[in-house]
Amino acid sequence: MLSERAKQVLSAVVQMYITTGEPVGSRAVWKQYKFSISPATIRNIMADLEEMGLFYQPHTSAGRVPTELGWRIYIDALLEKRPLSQKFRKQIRQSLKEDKDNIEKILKESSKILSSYSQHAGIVVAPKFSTIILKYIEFVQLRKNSILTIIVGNRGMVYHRVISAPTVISQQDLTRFANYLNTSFTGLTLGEVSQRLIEEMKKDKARFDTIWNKVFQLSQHMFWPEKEQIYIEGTVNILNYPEFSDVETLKSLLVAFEEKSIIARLLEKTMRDAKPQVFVGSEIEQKELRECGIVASPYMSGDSVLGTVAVIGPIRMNYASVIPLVEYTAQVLSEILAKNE
Amino acid sequence: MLSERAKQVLSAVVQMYITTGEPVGSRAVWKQYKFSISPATIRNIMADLEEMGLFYQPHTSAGRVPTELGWRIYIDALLEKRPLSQKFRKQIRQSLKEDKDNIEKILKESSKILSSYSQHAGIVVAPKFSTIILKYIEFVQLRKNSILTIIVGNRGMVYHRVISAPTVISQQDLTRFANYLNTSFTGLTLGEVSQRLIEEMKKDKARFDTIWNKVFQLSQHMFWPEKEQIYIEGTVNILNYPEFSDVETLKSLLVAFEEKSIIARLLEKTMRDAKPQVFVGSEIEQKELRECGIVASPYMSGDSVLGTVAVIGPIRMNYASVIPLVEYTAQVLSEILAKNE
DNA sequence: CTTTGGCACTCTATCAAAGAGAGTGCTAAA
DNA sequence: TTTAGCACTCTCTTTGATAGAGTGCCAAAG
Repeated sequence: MLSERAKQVLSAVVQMYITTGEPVGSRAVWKQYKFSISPATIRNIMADLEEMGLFYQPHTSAGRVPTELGWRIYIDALLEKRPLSQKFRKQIRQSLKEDKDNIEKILKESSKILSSYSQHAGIVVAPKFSTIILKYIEFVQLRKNSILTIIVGNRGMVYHRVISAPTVISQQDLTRFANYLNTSFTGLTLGEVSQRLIEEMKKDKARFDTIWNKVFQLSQHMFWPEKEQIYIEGTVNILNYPEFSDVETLKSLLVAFEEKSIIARLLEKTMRDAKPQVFVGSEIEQKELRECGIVASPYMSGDSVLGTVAVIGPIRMNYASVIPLVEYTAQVLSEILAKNE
Repeated sequence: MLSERAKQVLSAVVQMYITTGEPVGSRAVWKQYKFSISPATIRNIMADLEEMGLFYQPHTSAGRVPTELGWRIYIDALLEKRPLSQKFRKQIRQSLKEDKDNIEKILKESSKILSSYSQHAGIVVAPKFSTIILKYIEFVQLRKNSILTIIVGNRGMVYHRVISAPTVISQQDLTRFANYLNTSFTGLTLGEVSQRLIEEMKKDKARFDTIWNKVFQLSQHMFWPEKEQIYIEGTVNILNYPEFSDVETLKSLLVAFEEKSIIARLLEKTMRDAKPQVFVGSEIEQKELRECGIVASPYMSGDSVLGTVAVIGPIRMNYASVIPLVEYTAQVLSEILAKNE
């Protein structure tokens, strides 16, 4: 266990490192935090902390930089969250409620808020397809074999996809099927709808080979989970941090942002664990993001997880204020999305 | 007018500069292109070209770099387009035809093709909202005052937006209005539909204050042009060019990519002129993109412009092969989108 | 036993000077 | 008009010297 003083030093070094990005020396800590102990003592403590693996020294005569373990301990044990100011809370709540009927705008706006308040990249993973509640479904025949499916979920979420049918199905049959779905399944989540349909199909094997059955077959494709929709804003912010001035690092990061599936995989974990989380450095499985810190929090409806909001930036980010920001955004989002299921 | 030899030298310098990105010296040109004249003569010609403003010398004892005027003349007069290989044409055509019923996928794929074949950023501006042909329209009431409008265009293009109505309109009335639109206006472009509706409203002033009229009022919002949809892929490619290693340049470029409206404004010109175009340096009005070269070409349906495809990269891009790539992609896109209006 | 001041030591970052290299412009000869 | 030759210029890289930051350790003080 760390002594009280060791904790203070760790905390001080971490905080200074967050603002400067440079190795922190004993004298600087002493000056900045007006410790009652001398730089020499601080040096001793720092040497201890280095031995314990919390600090790292770029070279013999340099100050200290927190290691991953150092960050971890700081985040888990030492961090004093700085709650968002009332003013900011109000601003966030207001700008999210503005378009409260357009979920896509809300999600994009959330992402922008996260990025602009944190000065890092803001990420929002849209509610999972299977958790969306069916409000309305419609089919439009584009040509003989291709059918446009439009699914309207709660809060004006709209999914559409083009499905190629193995055999021709008339618009009339499609409309009948849509009517059936609209009368029997609205109010259920798409996951449930998909499930129920499979059951129906099993029950109804008798009807095999009828048009009705063909349509049921198609429904598998209609309710097949979508790729995650992910909103990323403020990616340029990372350019403000010298740790990303190396072209290779930068490139792999931007690739990850462009290739959103990487982000999706990363945040799946948060979805499963259903609570706010912080990842730093090699705790992140995606090698493109190894140099980063990530604060993520799921947003919910009741106790089912809908999606995730997150901030991603350099490891040295101001967790004390980013964590409350992320949590608050997730909370507001939960409220807005829950209010009108 | 330039002498034949001057043209050759200009061409040689430009081409070498494209591959190296470094100032090109007389000896290098002489060696590379096995000119029958000596380096000294080439030097004289280069000095002439510099005087004419086609070359620029970073410092007294450096080689030459093409100026903007130099690029312009090269592009307009000297460039020998290298037509795409049969193999590439086939590849492009095939990968675009794969999802031929899903216009969004096609556009995204086009953008990817442009970027991966050119090694720069690929851009595709989706067909303008007003040029889309109405196939089907549907309204879903989300809550008292908010109405979800879903417009299906040709080729499975889908637009949806949430409109807040000043007064409550029943789902029944909405459905009636949708039926009216679906029977009377399908086959027209959305621009035309909007136009016609305004005419109808004028004619029908008598019906003022009826529900019917309220719905007409709303239709203005329903057919209000969308923000341009723009697909940008391969933005990371720009990191491969040392001219963008300066953080400030890079940042402004990435901001332009993130803030797609900048790109939209830029490419509007191409839309209007309805022919392939190349812009370099300060010819680009958007200051964020001043360091770039852009090759753009509209894609059409009949003789109306639908949208634009483009490649954007450093000024020193291989126009000889990028121009054919962009033109061919635009052509294939035109074909695919025209085939089934 | 802990803390502290002092001091030697190490490593980096910065600057100037020097030298190599690339490329030009000019001149005189072909 | 073309070309070879050469002096000149500018950059880039290397080298060496110096200042500065920060440590580690030791011995003295508390």
